[in-house]
Amino acid sequence: MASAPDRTPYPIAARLLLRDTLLDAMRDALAQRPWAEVTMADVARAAGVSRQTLYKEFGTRDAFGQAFVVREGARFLDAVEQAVRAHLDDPHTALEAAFDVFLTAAAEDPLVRMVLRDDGTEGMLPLVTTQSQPLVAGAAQRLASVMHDGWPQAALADVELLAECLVRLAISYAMLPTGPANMTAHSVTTLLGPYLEQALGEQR
Amino acid sequence: MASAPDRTPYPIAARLLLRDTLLDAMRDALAQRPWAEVTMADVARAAGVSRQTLYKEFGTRDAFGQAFVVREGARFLDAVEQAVRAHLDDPHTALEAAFDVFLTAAAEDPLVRMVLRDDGTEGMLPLVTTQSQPLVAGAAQRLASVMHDGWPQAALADVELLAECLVRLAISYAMLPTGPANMTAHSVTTLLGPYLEQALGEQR
DNA sequence: CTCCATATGTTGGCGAGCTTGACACGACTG
DNA sequence: CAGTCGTGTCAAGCTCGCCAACATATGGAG
Repeated sequence: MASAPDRTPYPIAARLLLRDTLLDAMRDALAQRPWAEVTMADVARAAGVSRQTLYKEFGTRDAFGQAFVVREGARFLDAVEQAVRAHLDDPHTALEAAFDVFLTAAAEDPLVRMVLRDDGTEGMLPLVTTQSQPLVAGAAQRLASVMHDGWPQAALADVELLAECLVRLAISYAMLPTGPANMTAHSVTTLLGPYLEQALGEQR
Repeated sequence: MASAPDRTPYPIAARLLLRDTLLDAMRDALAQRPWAEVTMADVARAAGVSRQTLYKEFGTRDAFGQAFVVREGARFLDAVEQAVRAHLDDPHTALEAAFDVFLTAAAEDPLVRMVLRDDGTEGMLPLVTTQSQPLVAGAAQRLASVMHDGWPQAALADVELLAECLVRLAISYAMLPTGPANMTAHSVTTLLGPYLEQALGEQR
């Protein structure tokens, strides 16, 4: 025991730091003005790097935006993951709690509210819809990992399908709620619960 | 309001990250073997950096060691600063609490205990004695700042003298205790309290 | 419609910093 | 005494971020 926790090497840490600094700079900027009015030059300057470094790291403005929403989404996934792990003994409740905590958090998040206010001119909407492939894929991947860890008896393919649908539903309901978070969570769980239970029951 | 909290620019953050990574690597290594058996190459490799980068950043092994003890000492100063700020209304108690919290924390710290076990062959002892100029200066500087902030009526020179003596006494008692922490703290406070009170009273 | 301003994306040249490999020096060991 | 190991230094090479400039939309003002 007591072996080194394998410290992250400096070059890797530095790269992550660069990305984080840039993403954080965008986050700060968005607190004051909409997405469309934040230029790449603004972000670079706020992060203390040149515009070209920003382009080299993320390629294009869209890609940068995708990386941004992916990272912001990861914050929600922290809460979701926690909710799932807290109810590993009861999959039905786990699903409902996870969905509820996500919708509640999303409804309160200032960035999410900014997206909802978007009349189409602020340009952030595509990032969570037509351009949201990385966001959906990343979130589904991570959610699938959590469920696969907690319920290893389920087939991976089943879990991945469920995870992706959950993510898509979550985004959809976050953008266009039909009722209070807990009601929506209950409905979705009613809809998908049987599938999950079947997947958990059918030991291969 | 709401203006940016002036995010630390990436180049500066990267430099700090480099130093921290190297210092942390040394800290990890010291958990397994004594100072003298940790080579510069070990540290560089663990940090994911070349040996020359380590030398360029810190110059020499001694300087690296000094930077190391300075940073480790800063952790104690966090606790000390908190103790002082908690008793700004009663300087006497502030001194005693600060000294007590320091000695107690030091007595429990694994790195400090390692220094105390040093029979002279492990090579870490000079860093807190003959080579400790940066440590003493840095700690005294910071402690003086804390006191100057809390008691602005005291002359800066008085505060700086007191801070340096406190630091030197603290190191001395940490290395060679004469009794339990609270007793020592009380004694030192009895000794230096009058000076502090006079400095606080003598409004210029 | 034209002209100007602004932001995105790209390119080439430049400098700083990290790396590799080698070497001199001193200390410790067989 | 030779061999080994760690410190400290150097030169050359390369990566990466920086700067300056440019081409290309897009949008607004006259």
